[in-house]
Amino acid sequence: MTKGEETRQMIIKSAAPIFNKKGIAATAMSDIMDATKLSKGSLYVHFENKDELVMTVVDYNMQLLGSKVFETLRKARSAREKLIAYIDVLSTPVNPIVEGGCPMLNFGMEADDTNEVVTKKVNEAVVFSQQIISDIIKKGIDEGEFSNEWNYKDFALVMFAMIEGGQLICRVARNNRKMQVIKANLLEQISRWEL
Amino acid sequence: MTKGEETRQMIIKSAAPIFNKKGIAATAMSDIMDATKLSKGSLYVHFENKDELVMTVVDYNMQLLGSKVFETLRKARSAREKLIAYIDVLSTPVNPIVEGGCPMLNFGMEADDTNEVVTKKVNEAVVFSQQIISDIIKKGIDEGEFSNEWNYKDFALVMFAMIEGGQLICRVARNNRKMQVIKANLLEQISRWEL
Amino acid sequence: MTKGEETRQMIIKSAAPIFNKKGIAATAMSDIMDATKLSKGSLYVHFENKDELVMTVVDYNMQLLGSKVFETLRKARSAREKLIAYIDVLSTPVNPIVEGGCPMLNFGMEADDTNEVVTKKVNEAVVFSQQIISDIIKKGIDEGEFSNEWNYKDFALVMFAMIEGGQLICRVARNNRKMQVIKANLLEQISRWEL
Amino acid sequence: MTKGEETRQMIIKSAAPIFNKKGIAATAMSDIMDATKLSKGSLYVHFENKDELVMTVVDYNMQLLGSKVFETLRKARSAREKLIAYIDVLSTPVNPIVEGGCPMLNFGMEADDTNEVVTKKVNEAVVFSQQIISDIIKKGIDEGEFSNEWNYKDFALVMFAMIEGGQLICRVARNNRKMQVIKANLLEQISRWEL
DNA sequence: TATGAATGAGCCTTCATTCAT
DNA sequence: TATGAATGAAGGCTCATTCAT
Repeated sequence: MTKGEETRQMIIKSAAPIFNKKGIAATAMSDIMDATKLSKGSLYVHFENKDELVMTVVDYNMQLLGSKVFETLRKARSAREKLIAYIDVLSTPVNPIVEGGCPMLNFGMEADDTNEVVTKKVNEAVVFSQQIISDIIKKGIDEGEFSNEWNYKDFALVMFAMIEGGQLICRVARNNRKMQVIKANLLEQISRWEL
Repeated sequence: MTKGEETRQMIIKSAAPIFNKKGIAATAMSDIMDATKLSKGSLYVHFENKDELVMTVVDYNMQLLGSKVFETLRKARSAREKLIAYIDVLSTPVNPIVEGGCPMLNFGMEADDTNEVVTKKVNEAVVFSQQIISDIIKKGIDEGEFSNEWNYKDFALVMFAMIEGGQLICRVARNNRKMQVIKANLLEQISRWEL
Repeated sequence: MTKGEETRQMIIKSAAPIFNKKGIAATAMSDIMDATKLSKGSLYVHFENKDELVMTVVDYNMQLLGSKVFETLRKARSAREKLIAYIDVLSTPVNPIVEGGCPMLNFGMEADDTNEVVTKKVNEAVVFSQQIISDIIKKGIDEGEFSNEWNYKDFALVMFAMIEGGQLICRVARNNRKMQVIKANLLEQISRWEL
Repeated sequence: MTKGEETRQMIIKSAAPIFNKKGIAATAMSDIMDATKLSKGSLYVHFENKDELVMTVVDYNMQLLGSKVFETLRKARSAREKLIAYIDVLSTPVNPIVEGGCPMLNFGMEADDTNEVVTKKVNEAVVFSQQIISDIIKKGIDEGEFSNEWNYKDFALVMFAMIEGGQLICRVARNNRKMQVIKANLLEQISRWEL
């Protein structure tokens, strides 16, 4: 990795939580300057403009979330365990695995009326997230852990929606408790299709 | 209503969808000038500063959502019908009843890391929304429509979370279809407690 | 006095210390609104614009100072006593007889490079002040209290200058002590011409 | 000196007479833009805000006065000559050595009721000015030019006050003549202690 | 690659003033 | 006479971006 590429990565890492917390519009390039201790001009060596940095950072935050989720999933054995792991890793919205909270929710809600490119990126991540859940269950069905009558694709959507809704509830409540109710409901639904 | 109060209301009504769509930080007072056809100074006759306008508009948007929901609920008879009406009225995130989409999601996600006052307002609305659902079911139980063994408070939370999560999914997908999957799941859970 | 004239006087009295303390440029019409509890429009019923109010208030402050000085002088008998009374009444710049301090100094220093009309008003007050001192001494000479060889006009100038310089020194020092040194020097000069 | 420091000095030099003439409140950043031919943003590269520029300019003006006085004093030999030089250099208030007139008087009178920091700066300059006079006389006493019975500290205060009062008188009168009366009085007082 | 001075549009807010009621 | 809604210029300041070094 060249020096330039190193700096670029450092900028992305530093900028990611700032954009995820403050939002795109409220984050100024000077915030990134402060965080990176880089000069104004230097930022523009690595990113043509704020928009390019935004796009990169939106991707980065969502990929970071994805990789943290995958990391957790790897430790789980059965499909059921994997589903629980997925829920658990997202069960602390106040202390989220990605600083600032779920980037899909953050960027999606900011961009849906103003920024088509970001909206599309978020949609892809949303679809991908459901795919992950869906894939876990599919494997569970194939391996005889779950009933093959389960409409698992619909459940993946439901599970994703519930978790995201839980993020909103918990983050504005400033505590994680309500996620346990959501978890319980999901577990109950899951167990209904266990063999 | 005095002329001043009339103008103030007009400003709120004009500003509400703008803030709900663009977000607080990205909305400039000049956007409100354009929308109201009022002069810069005139805006400040009715609102001390941007923040006061923001607070008023956040409240307004959430109350607007509430009143639209209540209006719909009034037309439904049984508790089951009311729950369905609640779901239905929120089942078109792309063409939402409140311009710009769910203000709890919009303002909550923008404010949770930066604006304690707005976050508190959103939390109250979130709690209140669940209370509405909860009250409907409670009445249904009391009137023998649902089993009194239903943990309806937890279900209200789950239902609210699922609907909010559905907003994210549909708005970034640019279509309302996935809300039907969510509706189906909710209906299935509801019917399980019907007498 | 008509109701209108009464209001006008009330405005002047309220505005006088504000302009004398904050200065002309730094005082906004809204400061006067607040102080008078009058509406924006009402102020403009009594004064065509800020400038007219300024002119009136500058005059008022200097006349107020003059009348307070005269009031004090009346109580003194001999010319010497009158000179001492004049010094004494101006010997507490930190707790001045006119709220905000000497208006000649305040308005003179603000206006000398920017406002010819105010400058002229101040000059007249400055000349008049020296005339007062001068008149006291003249009467003292005529009545055999002071030597007729005293160049009393020059002394009046010196005495006025010293007192004004003392205002600056004491007001920025936040205490009145240095005025006593000035008083002593003036007394020493005065006594030299006593018969 | 870096380019930035050069620009900063240029701004200070350009801004100094403007603030000294118009006053702090009445001087807009746009006045400084015009004078420096610099853009709005550029001003804020070198000064965090107006206040920082004000503080710097207040200091600059008073130091400029000080250095011009010192320069003059250096040319004088005896203590008497130095005192005369001091008086003379301040004897043309209408054509002052520092553009806009005595900054102690200008900033002191504007700030004494509104700006504690500036007031303190002015007080220090006022005290320092008297110290200069005082030091001159002390040296004159030590070298046998003046009587050691002279209360020279009190005289320094008196002399400073008289000169400052003279500034007011002359500037509003739009001519320097009265300073000669003040000078004569001071000379008379000085000569009384000459050996 | 990195710097930081320079830019000017745009932001929120205040100002003096006008005018219909 | 008194009100307060309305105005738009101007205020201080921040922003994304450019560019010479």
